[in-house]
Amino acid sequence: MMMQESATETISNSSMSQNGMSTLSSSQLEAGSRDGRSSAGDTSSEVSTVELLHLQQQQALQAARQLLLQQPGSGLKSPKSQDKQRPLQVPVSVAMMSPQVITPQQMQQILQQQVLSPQQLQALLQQQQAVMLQQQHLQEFYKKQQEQLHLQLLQQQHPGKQAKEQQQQQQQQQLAAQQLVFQQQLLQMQQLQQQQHLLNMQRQGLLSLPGPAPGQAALPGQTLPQSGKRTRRAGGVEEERRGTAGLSPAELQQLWKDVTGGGAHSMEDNGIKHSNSGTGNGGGGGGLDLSTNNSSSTTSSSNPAKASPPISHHSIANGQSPALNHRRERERERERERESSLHEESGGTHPLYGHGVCKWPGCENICEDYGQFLKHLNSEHALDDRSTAQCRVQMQVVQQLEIQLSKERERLQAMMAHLHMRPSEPKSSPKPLNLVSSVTMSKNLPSTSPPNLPQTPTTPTAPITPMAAMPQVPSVLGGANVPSMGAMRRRHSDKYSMPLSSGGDTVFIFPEIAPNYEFYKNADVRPPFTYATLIRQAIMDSADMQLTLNEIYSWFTRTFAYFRRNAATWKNAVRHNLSLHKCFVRVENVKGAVWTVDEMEYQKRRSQKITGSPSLVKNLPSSLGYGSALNASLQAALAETSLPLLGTPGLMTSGSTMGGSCHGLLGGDPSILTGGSPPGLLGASPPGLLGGSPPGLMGGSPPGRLSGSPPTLLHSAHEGLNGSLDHLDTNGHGSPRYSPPVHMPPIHVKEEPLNMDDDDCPMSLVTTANHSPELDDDRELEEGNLSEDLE
DNA sequence: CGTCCTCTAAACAACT
DNA sequence: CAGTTGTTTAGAGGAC
Repeated sequence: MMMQESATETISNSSMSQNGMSTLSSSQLEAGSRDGRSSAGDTSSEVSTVELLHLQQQQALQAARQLLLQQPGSGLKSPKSQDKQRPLQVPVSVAMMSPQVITPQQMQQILQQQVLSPQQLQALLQQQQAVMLQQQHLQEFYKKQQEQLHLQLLQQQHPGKQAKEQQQQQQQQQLAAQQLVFQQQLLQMQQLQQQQHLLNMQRQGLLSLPGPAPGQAALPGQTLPQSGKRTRRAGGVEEERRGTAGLSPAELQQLWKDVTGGGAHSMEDNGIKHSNSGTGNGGGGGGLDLSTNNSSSTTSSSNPAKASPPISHHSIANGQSPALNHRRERERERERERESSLHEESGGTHPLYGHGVCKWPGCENICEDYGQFLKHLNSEHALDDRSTAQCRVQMQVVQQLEIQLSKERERLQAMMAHLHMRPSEPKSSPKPLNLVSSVTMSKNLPSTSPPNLPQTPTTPTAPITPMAAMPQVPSVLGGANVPSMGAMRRRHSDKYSMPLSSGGDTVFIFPEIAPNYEFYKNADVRPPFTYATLIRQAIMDSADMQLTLNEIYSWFTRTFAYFRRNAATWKNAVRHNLSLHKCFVRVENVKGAVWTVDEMEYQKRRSQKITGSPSLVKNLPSSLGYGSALNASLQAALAETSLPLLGTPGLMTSGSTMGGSCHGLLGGDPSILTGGSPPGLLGASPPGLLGGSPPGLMGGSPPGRLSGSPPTLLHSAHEGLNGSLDHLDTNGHGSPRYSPPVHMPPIHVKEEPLNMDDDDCPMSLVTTANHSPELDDDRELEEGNLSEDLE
């Protein structure tokens, strides 16, 4: 024992040091994202138009001043007059025209906030068009003015003295005034140009709202503010959201509507899922279909712009395994990426034009020449709702790609680190995380499972979002370095399962881990759940609702990067929890013993915690199983699909279930909506993802530990993933363990068998139904498959 | 401030 | 014997 422990400790320590790296990197990323956000960022909530206008005016003013100051060859030789007038006139004039002028920053802000109304966009467009003409006109005007000035100056040199001077001054003033006007015009032009550029970029999807820090950045769809509780987490998340989240759920929904022309509910595939939780985005799931939206990749939409914006509704329904979908999505994304890069190169003239084809997302209109393209651009992709929506979608795409990129980078790093190639570490972090993982992994897994897979795919890499997403995380990560990794105090675990009402019925959104699956799998972030919750989840996740201790361990390690280190600690905790909580029942098996969950007890325990609202408790049971059956599958699908793409928790949403009804349920409590899943990343907010709902949701009982996440959902969600894995079991163990799932474990060693009557476990239906009896029992298999599944 | 909950650590027994 | 599994106790810290 001792030896083992000491050994593990050593390892863990080393790993910890390594973690430092991850921490740093994550912080870096975060910083990056922040930067990115900065532009848009601060305006967390929507800004009223008036405010925007004010901002615009101010910025315009500043810009104008700068311009005037810089204006080198303005032609005016008498600075005096100019100086005097500047202050007065410029502001006014600028202010006058400011309304229509939007600086790039503002533009970005607006876009990010989704504040940009169609009207505004329209205005921008008009400006753009006008710019061309104005430009020419102004240039001519400018030349003339200069000439005039010169002439005047020359003339003035001859005449008398005082009169001359006066005249001169007057003239100069006049000129100055003119100059100002001119400059203003120039400024306007400049701004317009900038705007145009911005628009172009956006069209192209180049405009990335969130900062580079992909990671954090965001998961777009989440935006909602969080509720007061969990301030920490919320805070972190919020920050992230601001920065990252380009679109609020509501906005996305709207977007979808715009794009699709109607309902957005397809939860599909897009990899982007927005957590409904959010502010009430209620929206169902609006996911954006990245694949389709993007340009060429989606060949299907020959008629680009028009009607079919590439929103695909296939996903879930299409019968393909989510995993496959995910992969495909990823591939598509990559393709798009490549394409975009190509476009840039080849396009030359216009980012949206290349190879004689309009590169507008979804549009492949053939344009003989650039002029034709411009025409096409202005006619087909003018500023309208559709274009706006597509623009937004593109923004989302970019965000996602950035996130993906960061993830891939991290992975690469981890891989290299693992191979001892040690790439340049992101930051001078004292402790490299990545390595740790492998080490720890080997440590942990060795005994149980072959080290092979686990590490590769999962190397705890994506520190990114975590931080932002989960406030708590930071502490954890930070703590990671230090011996004491803070406790998971801040877990929402059970507390946050949120019951949402979908279609009137209260449904438990039980996304639990599913949505954030990918995130936690890769990010060395401590999951915001208690051990008990996780253990339960692990068990529920299994085909027959029972796992051996070792399998539970395996689940932890494969599901959470965080548990790939410090094995001694968390394993001990797991054992401790298994023993301590009545809800975990040990069942003697031929092979040994397996652990099952006494759902009754589990719920009991939670319900007890829920002080206030009995109603909540009451809801639990019912909500657990039934109402959500459908939703469960959907969620599962969503979760799966979204995971790969996003890789970030935030994106995922609870899916359709949460969708529309969220608002209603959550009602006033924003926290609920966000469900803890912060927008962005974290969908981002991890918390939200997993737990689903903040306490508030639950009938307002604060601590709502009810979380009762019905196994069903989760299970179903995972089925796709895990199920396949399970089957894969190479060991051939098919060991049937105990067939009876949750229901009644054959032997309850630990406690008296609770009344696990059939009634008790509604979920059992779901979970068990799908599964084939044989499971994997080996961790090894699981481990090996892990990567695949998860991926 | 007290209580509750969870996490962590550790000791120990039983089993493999 | 070494390692794993399971139980139990105790202390610390956070949340309410």
